[in-house]
Amino acid sequence: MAESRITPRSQDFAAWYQDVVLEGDMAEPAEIVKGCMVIKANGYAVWEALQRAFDDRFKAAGHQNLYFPLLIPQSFLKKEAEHVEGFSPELAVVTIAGGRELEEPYVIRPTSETIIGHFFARWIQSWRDLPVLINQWANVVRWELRTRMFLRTTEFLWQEGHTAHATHEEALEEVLRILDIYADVAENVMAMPVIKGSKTSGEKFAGALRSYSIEAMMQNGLALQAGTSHDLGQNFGKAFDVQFQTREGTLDYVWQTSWGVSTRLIGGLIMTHSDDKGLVLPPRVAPFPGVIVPIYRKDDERGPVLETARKIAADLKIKLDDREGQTPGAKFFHWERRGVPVVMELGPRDLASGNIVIKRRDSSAKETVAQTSVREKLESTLGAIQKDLYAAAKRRLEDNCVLANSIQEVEDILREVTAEKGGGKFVMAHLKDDPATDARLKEFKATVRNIPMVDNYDGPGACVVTGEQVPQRVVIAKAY
RNA sequence: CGGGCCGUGGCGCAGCCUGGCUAGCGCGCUUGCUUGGGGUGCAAGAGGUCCCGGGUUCAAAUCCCGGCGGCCCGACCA
Repeated sequence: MAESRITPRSQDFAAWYQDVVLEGDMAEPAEIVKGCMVIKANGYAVWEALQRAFDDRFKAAGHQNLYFPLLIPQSFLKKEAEHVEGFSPELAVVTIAGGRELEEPYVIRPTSETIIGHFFARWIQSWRDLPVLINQWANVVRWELRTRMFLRTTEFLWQEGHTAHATHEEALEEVLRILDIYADVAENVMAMPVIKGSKTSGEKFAGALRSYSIEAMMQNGLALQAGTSHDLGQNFGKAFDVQFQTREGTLDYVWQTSWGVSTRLIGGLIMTHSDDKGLVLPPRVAPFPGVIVPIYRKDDERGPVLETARKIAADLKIKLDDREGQTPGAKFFHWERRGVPVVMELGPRDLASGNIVIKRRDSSAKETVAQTSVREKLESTLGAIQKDLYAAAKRRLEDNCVLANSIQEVEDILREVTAEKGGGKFVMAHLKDDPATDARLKEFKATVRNIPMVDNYDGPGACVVTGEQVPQRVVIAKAY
């Protein structure tokens, strides 16, 4: 009767995304606070799953969590020239507090390099104090002009790791270690394949020596920067006077890194796996793996069905939808929209046969299995869903990476992409890291996403714009 | 921040251009019966600051001005 309120992807990808977020009960616009959203329980549970995955890995790599203030003295931002220039347009500033104008305004943190730099200076005196490996889970505010739920909101949740090292080599190792963790979680937990690489100088973090990213491809072929890891060099060390005494007794500035992933990942997750029926969640990030929908028609069926369903649900640690007054059909649609990986049906027929029906969210495949083997079946099905979702996304990524050997080819491909028909591509071409080449791509609303760490192609070649030799092909794409 | 579209019970909309009965419709919600393996049917109900603030008018959801918020495009950015 009531049709799905989800716009098909083929009709309008942006509307589809919005519909999936809303119908999946992931989040909704805050409405009274511009550019902000309410992350609803179904969405927050996904965030918690991601937090656990990252946090476990950070801790295993020796990092500790702590917490810095939300408010940062405005002067701190100004200490690193590039940093302030990069962030000033998007700062929210507190000028009045306690009913009085502040002598020095505070900015609401857009990121915490500066305030952490200040404390690093207090905490670090000797090479023996290094490395410092810390992380904080926090909210940040960036006054964005255009917002989209999860992908870009004024306030968002993230983790920001900050480390200080005695040598550049060690810092760089850290940057890449974190990039590996990001890729690991993206691929093995979120089932979202990514390309690890370094950003071009034009795309790097404000204040960094060099930035690295993982880039994912959404179903419409647009790129999404899903995580970044920065080699800050000694820039912040110098700006905040973070010096330490070396083994040799000399003074040196620390080498710092910073890295972060945000709730944006959830947007990426949605645009990687979901379909026209709604949200699709990989089992490893789903709030719960499955739900049982009991089916009965007569009162004398209801009791036994519910009893068995309850037992199985408790046994498997999955949910039982025992709401009265909702038909099974309505319940199926409900859980489908919310992306629950498997839905099980249990009715009188199953009770008689000792079976249970198990249905996959991703493929819609339905299977009847003996109740005695449902545990194994659930486990193997969840494993298969996780694996198949990754494989499908991986195939899409590979199929939509195309080679271009001249600027003409690059532009021809990008022109099609800008047609907004969801046929986005990652264009792999030799291109020099240069403002001039950036400008050339900008005409097509494309950017260099990154320079892959692993070159899957043909090594060095001539830049399609300047003709100069460059070491490898880069990823060029339109991006969120 | 510029351009476009939009804001009416919980949700989706009609009404607005051309001001005027009691602001309608579908879904949802409540109650009862019914139904139940992919959105069951029938009946009776509840539910409204028409985004906010001004203005014009005898009279404003409707016209005018100013805000706020959302979506899309653009410029800027995780």
